[in-house]
Amino acid sequence: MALRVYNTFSGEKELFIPLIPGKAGMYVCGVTVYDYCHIGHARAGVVFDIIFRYLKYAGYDVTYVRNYTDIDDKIINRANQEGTDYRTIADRFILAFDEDMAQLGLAKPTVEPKATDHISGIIGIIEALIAKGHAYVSEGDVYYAVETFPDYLKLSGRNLEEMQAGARVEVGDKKRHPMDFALWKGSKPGEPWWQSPWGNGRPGWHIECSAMSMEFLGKTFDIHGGGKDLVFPHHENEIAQSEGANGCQFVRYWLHNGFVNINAEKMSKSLGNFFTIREVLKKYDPETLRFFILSAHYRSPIDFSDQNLEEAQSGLERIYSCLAALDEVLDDQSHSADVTIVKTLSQTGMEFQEKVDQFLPRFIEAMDDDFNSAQALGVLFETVRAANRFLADVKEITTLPLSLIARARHLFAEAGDVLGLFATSPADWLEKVKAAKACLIDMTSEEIERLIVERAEARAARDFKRSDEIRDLLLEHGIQLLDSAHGTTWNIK
RNA sequence: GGCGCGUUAUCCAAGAGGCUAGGAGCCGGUCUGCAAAACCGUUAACGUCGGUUCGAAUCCGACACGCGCCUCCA
Repeated sequence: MALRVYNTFSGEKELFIPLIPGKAGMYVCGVTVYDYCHIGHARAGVVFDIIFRYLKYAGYDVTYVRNYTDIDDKIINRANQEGTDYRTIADRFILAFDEDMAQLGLAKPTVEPKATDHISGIIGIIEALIAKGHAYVSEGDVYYAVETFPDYLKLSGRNLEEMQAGARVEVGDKKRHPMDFALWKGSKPGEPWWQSPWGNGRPGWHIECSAMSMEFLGKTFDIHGGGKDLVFPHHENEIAQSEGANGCQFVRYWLHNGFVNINAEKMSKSLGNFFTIREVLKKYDPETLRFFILSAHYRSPIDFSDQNLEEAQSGLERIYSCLAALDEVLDDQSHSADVTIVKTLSQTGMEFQEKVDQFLPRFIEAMDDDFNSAQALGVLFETVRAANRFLADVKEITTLPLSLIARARHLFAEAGDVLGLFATSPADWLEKVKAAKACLIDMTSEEIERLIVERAEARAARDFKRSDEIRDLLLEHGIQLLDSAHGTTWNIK
């Protein structure tokens, strides 16, 4: 078992070797809490959630830090708009973020620090940077002098001259170099402020991550994650700050997730083409959204659309239906007294056994390869098919190799733990999805049941014209009848 | 303009020199009064042009198209 991760810094997959054997430190940039989260945030959350879960599964003692940026221009702006203070806004959206992430089934990080709780750490780093000549004070602000850090832009592979040629950077009077960025901003009237050696003010955006990661993970740690759009400037600036202040390597592995697109275009606030997590969860089950995110590799872009979400839902239902069938068998057998020990397996049984035997090695191989969840899901689906085939084949026989079925069921649960799936019982989940769809129809279940009885009577009397009329009528209302040997049930189409 | 990424069948999506990915769909079958649902089976692909190689979706080069970052962004 050898985990390989794609490191943005090298542009290659590298063997993951933690700083301290058996431990892993991971810092992921959280959100600026000034609005509800959109599904881009959901993706970043889910991606690093499964990375966190898989590292734990692989046996590492993981410290996972994900911050809240709770002081920022955008928070202040919103507070001004609403005529309230920044804290009210920040706290409101921290709560909303927590609710959304809980809905999506994210495991809680080890620590979730807030920038405003780490002002003294921030000031400490800025002081160190000034002492080492990497930063300078200018009219109450403090700036990082990028020219003093030769490795600047080493993560994104750019150079300063080209960046300036872009000509979209304005030269501020206060800055010595146009690319210099603020570590500390002197407060304007009416803005929140903290005391500092340079006067009252607040931290710049990038410095908080340097301070909080050092506080909880040390000067050098294993994994730093975030969205692709954070590579420059945010992560580049973090490197300059942390390595400038500490004089040692900051991060060993840089991991960046791809975007969520709408019609092949990046979804973003500035483009206005975004969906909030809340909106999407009104329509789709949270696990469907998670499954959709896991169906592509975390570095690739994914296109958010109704069709893609519906496909994800179909796929997830397929797995859940199989799990429900397995549960049913296990349940029945545990109540029956005379379970025969089965020594030989049929052809389909042997194929199923093979899939079960291969399950974990193949699942681990996929996840070891830079957390390839899409490939891992393929392993699940192949096992589902083998299981379905086996169950269909063996239905008439009174004896089942119970241990094989139990093992398969356990493996799905184990993989589900890593992927954050299948936490609810299959029967409950399928029922929940059905109930959610039930809101979309305009008939009561009493009416439906009455029609089903009428149809059954018509069928018994071989009045198929009438029975088909009823079936078509229900279908017009989006209700699909499911006939089986045990009678008729219904579904929302 | 600079830097980077991508292009796989009808759609979504893994793979990265020879080994069935997978899902949704289509089609066929089982079931059914007929259907539906479910399950089973099946189908098809590697942007274009060159090169390397016994062998290329996979490596190299050029081109085309799409996208991202370079400004707050997950």
